[in-house]
Amino acid sequence: MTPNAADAAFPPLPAERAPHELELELLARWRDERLFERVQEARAGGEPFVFYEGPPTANGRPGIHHVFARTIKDLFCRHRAMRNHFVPRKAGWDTHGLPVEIEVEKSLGISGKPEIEKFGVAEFNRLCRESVFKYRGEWEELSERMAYWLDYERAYVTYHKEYVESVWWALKTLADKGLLFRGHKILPYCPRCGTALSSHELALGYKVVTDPSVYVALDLEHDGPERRRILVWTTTPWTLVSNTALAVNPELTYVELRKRTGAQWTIVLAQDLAGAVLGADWADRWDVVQAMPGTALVGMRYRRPLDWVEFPEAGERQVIVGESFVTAQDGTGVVHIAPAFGVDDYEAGKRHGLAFVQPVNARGEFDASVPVVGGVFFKKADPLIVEELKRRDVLWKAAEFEHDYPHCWRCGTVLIYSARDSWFVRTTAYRDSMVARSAAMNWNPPEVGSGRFGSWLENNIDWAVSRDRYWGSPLPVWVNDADPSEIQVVGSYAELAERLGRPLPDDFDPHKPQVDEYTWPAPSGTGTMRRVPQVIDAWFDSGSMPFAQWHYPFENREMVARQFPADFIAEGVDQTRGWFYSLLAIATGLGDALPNNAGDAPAPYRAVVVNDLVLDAAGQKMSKSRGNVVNPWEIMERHGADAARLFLVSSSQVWVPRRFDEAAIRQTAGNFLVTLKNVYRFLSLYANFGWAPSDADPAPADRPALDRWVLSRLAGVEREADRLLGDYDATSAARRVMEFFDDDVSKWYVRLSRARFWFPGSEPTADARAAFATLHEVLAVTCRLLAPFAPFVTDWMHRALTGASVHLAAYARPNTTGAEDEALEAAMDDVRRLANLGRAAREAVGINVRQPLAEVVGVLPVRPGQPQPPRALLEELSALLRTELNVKAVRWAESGDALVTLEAKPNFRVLGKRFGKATPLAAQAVGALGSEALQAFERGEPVTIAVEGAEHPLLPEDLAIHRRATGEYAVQEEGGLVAALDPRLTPELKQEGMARELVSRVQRLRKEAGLEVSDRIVLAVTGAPEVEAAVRAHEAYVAGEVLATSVRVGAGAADAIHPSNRQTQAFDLDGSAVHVTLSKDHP
RNA sequence: GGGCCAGUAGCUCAGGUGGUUAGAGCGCACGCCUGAUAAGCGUGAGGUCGGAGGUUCAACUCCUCCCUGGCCCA
Repeated sequence: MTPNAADAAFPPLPAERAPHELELELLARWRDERLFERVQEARAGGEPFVFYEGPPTANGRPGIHHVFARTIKDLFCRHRAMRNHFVPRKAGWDTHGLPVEIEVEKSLGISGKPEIEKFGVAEFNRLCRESVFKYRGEWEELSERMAYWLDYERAYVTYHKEYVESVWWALKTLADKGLLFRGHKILPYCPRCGTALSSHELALGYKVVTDPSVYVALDLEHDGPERRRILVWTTTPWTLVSNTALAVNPELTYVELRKRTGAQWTIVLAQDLAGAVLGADWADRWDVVQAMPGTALVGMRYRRPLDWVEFPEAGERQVIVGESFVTAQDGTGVVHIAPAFGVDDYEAGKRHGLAFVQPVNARGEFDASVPVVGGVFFKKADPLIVEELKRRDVLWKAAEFEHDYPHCWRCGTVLIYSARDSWFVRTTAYRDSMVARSAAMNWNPPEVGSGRFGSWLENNIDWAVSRDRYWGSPLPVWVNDADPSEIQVVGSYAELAERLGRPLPDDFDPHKPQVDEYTWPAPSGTGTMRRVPQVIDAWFDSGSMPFAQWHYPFENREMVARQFPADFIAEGVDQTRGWFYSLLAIATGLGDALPNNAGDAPAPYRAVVVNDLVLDAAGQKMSKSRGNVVNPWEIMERHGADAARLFLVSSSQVWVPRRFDEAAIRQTAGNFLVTLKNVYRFLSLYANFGWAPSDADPAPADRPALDRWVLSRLAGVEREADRLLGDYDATSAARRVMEFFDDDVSKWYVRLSRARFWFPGSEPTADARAAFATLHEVLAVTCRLLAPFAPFVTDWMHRALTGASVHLAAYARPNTTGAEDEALEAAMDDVRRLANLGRAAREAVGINVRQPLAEVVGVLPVRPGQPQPPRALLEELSALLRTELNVKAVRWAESGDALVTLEAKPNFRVLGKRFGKATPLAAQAVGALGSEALQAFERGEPVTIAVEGAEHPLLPEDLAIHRRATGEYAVQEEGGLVAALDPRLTPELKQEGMARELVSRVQRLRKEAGLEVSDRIVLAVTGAPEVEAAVRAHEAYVAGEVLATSVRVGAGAADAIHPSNRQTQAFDLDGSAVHVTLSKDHP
């Protein structure tokens, strides 16, 4: 029996080879084989499982969180493909929008719209187009490196003119439905970028800031001689410049107070807030002059805090109005109104016909004409204004407070709420349908769909889709310059040419500035139709991908009919208000203009997996400023993509934030993969001596119980993993497989089977064949089960085992019915627990496993309603127990009562129902039952317990009976299972133990001598009489174990071995000195 | 300020419908094994289950309040 490396059936997998190296080798192979394309072709006829790739922006570097999100996408796609679905994997790039413009601004060293205009929009956009793919190579390489399979050759690109045309079609379709309108609204606006932000962009940029908290006391106009002032609270002092009114709630009660020190003035504020503003003991220091309803204040006039800005001719000013949004939650119950700078303010302004002053320009600076703060950025004006308020004696008190305030999600500039002209999609018109669709989707985890996303949708506001920027899909809206109410929305390039009355040029580009040159006479007769200057929110681009990626409806109508809606998408939780929303808002608005999209269908995606953030090892968010960003390339190089993927998915459910701890990768996923490889290595080591799968292998039903057991477990795990992945529970699926392989396969099956793989002669025995075939099957199937998670090592191994790529295999075997054997699994479970108990018993008496013992007595628990395992099965499994515990015999006993004392443990759940408050007493009575009473009870004799003077019959479910050792045997018990070990050593057992000990020493010596495992030796042993006797008594055993062709024993035994190449060692064996000499036997 | 999620061993996580010895893996300690060997196996120590109240015969589990972290929103 000699392994033949040249034609080894199972190639070696050296442990010292770094995962990185193995993975690179496989990547090269996959490229050569065009494996991804072949997988796609092989599944082309399968039922589609549609996956949409959310397009990344390629002008930033990919990070470890991208590896995480992409692992999730990839693994479900792989699983469905292995289920023989056709899974389209079209890549895409998000190429428009502010992020790109900001990058280019930075590279040019310019900032802001005026500088871009000065630089030239044509050249600026040309640079944007170039910059978009700055890191495209790195993205594609990282995708490949981590085995995220995507079709980059046919990627969709949002700036391509075909893509833009589809976006135009969508907007035109919405416009035709009356869902596109021009509005003047208060919007969050970035003064640096010069554009408004939509509500979902807003969500991306909240930061904790410290703002002033300012109370001002404004003089009320009245006839009396006394000064009366009204208290107003604001956190934006800079808006006081634009104050035109105050608002009170007509429903609230207000009080007018005078200080007890005899002040000649009074103040007014909401009664409920007096304590918060003036101190809890305000009543001790202030007299209530009068209490009044808010209605009494409405209509009163006051003097505004600052008079720097002229009021326009029109509109009410310096008046108190009634508004229901005013609450007694915080402030003073009096709200200052600046209609140009707040949503509520603006609405109130419209309702009450208030004057409108807007002294802040598009860059966020006060107009130069404003005193004190002219030219100052609005936020920087706050301290100047507070100073001025103090000077003018209107400041009541000023403090600071911390709160979240929105900032530009890209450039970080603090946003200003101000009135803008903007184009909107009237999403509120179909909000209910969006809510219904979302509710019909399979959200993972569900609470994101029902909670975070669902409740947010219910408060949906119209989508501001226009951006006052340059690099984006142009808004396809043309307006008559003589009559702004005359509007034409263009839905295709053909329509544009038709309006123009001439064909578009060959080098037609829909982007600014070229597109702005296309004008035509207004159909109404006077004026010219000119395109509005805005571009479209880039989120609208990415949300259009279900159809725009196919240039629908201009091309590929059948394709979209097949690939809409998506079965599955997966993105980070930050996309809730991003891509998840834009997809839903556009598709719902388009309705039956898209296929399979009528009514409240769960579209454009049926299932979503939402992943949470990747934090650093300390639980902190990763950010460039903290310097804790993990470089994915380094992780792959050190641990391999398999380990990284497996770690990210298995460490915790993907929808909870996970800590990324490099040490943990190695300790969990890395160690698991080492175990997987070791088991393969073990199989290949022995199989290469002459086994390969063949018809000579016994059928599974004819194999030993251990084999049937592991195959039964395998089938169960296979079924479970398939189901869990089908339910989008990747974490549980991965854990289930890993636990099975580590615990059942490596720690039990392989360990107990080791000897079976060693076969003498050139032909494996039937038992060896059974073992090989079983382990081979277990490994191959496990590779398939893990392939979606760890696509590299599983492919290597599956090829080594079967010759075929795992990625072309079916996930679960079609026919495993009957492979699962519940009774066998239950019996094995008992045996394993008995083995643990037996080992614990050995530990307790201090006899190590190498020393054989006479017997172990096993007792199985009585399980009501469940049959005991069949006798034959027990006998078969006893052999495992014998080996594992190194005992001569396993005896099964009906009860271990002779060996133990019985103790009763009360079952509180049952007793509690029966005895209520007396439960503790009943439990005490049960616990006090003696061993004899319990034995009688187990025999079926009636036993009663006394509780509060009454006798109650004891029922079987009232208690669990435990056993404690009493006799000579070492007894361990758990849950009714008993292992009782006979610790007595007979001279024969002692002798055998000695022989085994000697074998162990010889094996060590062999290894130190550098012998191959199959080398034969000659052996000589000299030592104390009892040692020599032991060797003589077990000579055949010793010779067989250490592959000795001859064993000499006694003084001078070593003389027969030539001194030139012999190894000698002296050691102490159980108190006796021994000399062992060995030499390689040259046949 | 509001909503959602989380807080269980040093670390990462499990712990239907409340039931009395709170589990696993990793790490650690000790030991075993030495023909899977830069592997394999066992045993053990470690927890007032974030805190305080409450409901109950009985609370990691249910209720209230609070604290801490994360996310989302105002």
